[in-house]
Amino acid sequence: MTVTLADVAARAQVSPATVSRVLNGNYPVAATTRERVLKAVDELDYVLNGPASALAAATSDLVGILVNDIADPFFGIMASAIQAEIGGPGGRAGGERLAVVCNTGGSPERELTYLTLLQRQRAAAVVLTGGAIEDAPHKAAMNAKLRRLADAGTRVVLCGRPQAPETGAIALTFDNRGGGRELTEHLIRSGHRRLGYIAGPRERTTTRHRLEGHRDALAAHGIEEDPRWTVHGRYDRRSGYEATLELLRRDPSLTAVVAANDSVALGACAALRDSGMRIPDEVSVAGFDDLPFSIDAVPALTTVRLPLAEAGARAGRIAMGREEEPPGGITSVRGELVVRGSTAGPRG
Amino acid sequence: MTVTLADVAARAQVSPATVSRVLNGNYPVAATTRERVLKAVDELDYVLNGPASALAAATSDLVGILVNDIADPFFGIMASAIQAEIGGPGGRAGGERLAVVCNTGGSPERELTYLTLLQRQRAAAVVLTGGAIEDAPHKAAMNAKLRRLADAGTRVVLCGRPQAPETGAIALTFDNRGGGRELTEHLIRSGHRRLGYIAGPRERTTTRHRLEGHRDALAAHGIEEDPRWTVHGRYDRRSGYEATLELLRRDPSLTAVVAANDSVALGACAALRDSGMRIPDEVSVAGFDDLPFSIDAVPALTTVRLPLAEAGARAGRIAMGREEEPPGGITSVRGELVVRGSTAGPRG
DNA sequence: AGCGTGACAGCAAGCGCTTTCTATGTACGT
DNA sequence: ACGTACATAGAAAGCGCTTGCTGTCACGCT
Repeated sequence: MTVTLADVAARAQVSPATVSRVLNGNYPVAATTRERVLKAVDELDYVLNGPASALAAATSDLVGILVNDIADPFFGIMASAIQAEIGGPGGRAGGERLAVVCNTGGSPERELTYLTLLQRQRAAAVVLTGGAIEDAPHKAAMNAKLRRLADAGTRVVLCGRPQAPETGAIALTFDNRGGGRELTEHLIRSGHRRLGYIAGPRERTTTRHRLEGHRDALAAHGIEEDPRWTVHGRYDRRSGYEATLELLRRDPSLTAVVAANDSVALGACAALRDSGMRIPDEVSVAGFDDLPFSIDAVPALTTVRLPLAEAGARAGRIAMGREEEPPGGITSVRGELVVRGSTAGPRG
Repeated sequence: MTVTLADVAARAQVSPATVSRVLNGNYPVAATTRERVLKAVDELDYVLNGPASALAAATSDLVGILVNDIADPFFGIMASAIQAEIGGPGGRAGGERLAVVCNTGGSPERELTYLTLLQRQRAAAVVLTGGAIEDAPHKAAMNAKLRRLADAGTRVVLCGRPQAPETGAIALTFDNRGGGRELTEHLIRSGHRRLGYIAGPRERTTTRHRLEGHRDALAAHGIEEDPRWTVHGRYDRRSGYEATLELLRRDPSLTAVVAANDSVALGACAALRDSGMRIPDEVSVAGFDDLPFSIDAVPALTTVRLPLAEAGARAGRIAMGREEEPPGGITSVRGELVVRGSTAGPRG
């Protein structure tokens, strides 16, 4: 039924061993023999059996990329960059690797299960993107799993995720805290004193770090924070819309709204507009990430640009062993404040 | 070093066969034995060897999702929906399947190579999303490959992609032509007579179909099209920006610009704004797809909503054999015209 | 009492490949 | 002319799992 190595060998009148060597190209094979084999492969439409070869060689060419939400460009951009470096077909890499992205949907269980699945497949490398979940038991389970993966020879890289101590993982973390601080500081310098903050979901490192940065800035400028000024939500537009309405209800005198990310900020803009408030004349709005659409908002969003594509590319290269890992296994990647039209001084 | 089935068997004092059966749960095993085995698995931290099991069982739990550009929410949304249905861990499906998304970057070679890679892995199913490339040789190669995949028992589903005749694939196509027609018709009914069109890359079915719909509408209303009114570009914002400038240069009297998709439309808006033209007062702009950000453009984008998530979910279910395939192996999914602020009658 | 019948468990034969070790030439140095 | 070394090809032993088939009991029936 299906063509096997042996069939090719028979047709080319060589042993299976030779065919295997031609295909893997890591052992001398006479040119004429090679040609004969290649011809047979072609004529028979032979396709290597991945599982069999992975089993025999005890390695696989699978590389897993875990993302929280594949429908979110934040992850899409990183995943795209990572994959481009991993090679996938046509990538810069030599061997062909199957870079696959796994969508955890932000669920702890799925995250773990995907890791197991990748472990099953004896993945060559795994890249985890985005913030981690802070629940202690889950964190412990994750770290144990990562440790085991690393021990089994799988390269583990964290991209935009905090270091996982003692796991052997290499981390490229985003300086969310620093970015958050800079952003809020900019607002404060512009004269704002009453700033609402729409945070992401609790229990995520990204959420916490950005919020901490925001509070750092407030504290540094002696602004006492009103607990009503912070609302938690999801990392999406809808959530930003609702949270903004809530914020306005709690304190209509806010002059600025800082959002956990750009999508949330867009939702905030919509809510403000629908409430008849003008941006930035009456209320300033700021986002985070600088996703492509941020510049198209009207007014364009002030935000913190994260080098998503660069970080992803770097993570991909590290995963492939094509770039030296940072000393200590960790690098912090900074964001850059991008000031655009959505922020201004309070009251014009 | 690594724990194998045999180790577990030894520890549980049963045969490897029994362990395998406990793990696969498709053969009667006494409750007490099962417990013993499970306990051993747990104690040993045993993880099944995927390749070995795939080899022995001649099946795998891999499902591939091919996308043109994972950084584009158009594909992200579909991929997300497909994956949710495929099961992935925690999905509705029973068995755990590794749904992986492969980013072709729109390259014909990568598309083909990914298919080979998936074929290598003996994927259980493959879902191809988005428009196909119209190059004849490539199309033939693709169809041959799809045919072979289907013959080997891999379920092939096309989502938002035209039917591939004689390949055994099941198609859920988008009615791009109908959507394009409706959109342009709307503009014509509003009074526009000079409409620019920013098409996607040549040689893509999506590009062609949307453009054909546009032309159908023009023809139906007796509007003779000026060749200068159509510009080809990529499916991104940047391209929309440049194309719009070009369109304006060619014919400054255009009263409407129809874009190949929403991202392009956003670029068009930016270009118009930068050129000092007001939307929709001086020029109307329309997009396609209705991606989430379209509503946040100012003015919000008139567009054609494609049920990306629904179609993806359905494709996923079909791929898993959990939903009956459409009669004839093909269904056309319609888009819905969504009229918003970016379009109005010409000159106010 | 004898035996058919389930319900389980184990044996062992692969699945299709990789790779170590061995065999066969061939070319060369002396 | 003979031994040595190199280049190349083959034989065969797995890799870790699944599964058809073959037991082996313990029942319950006639």
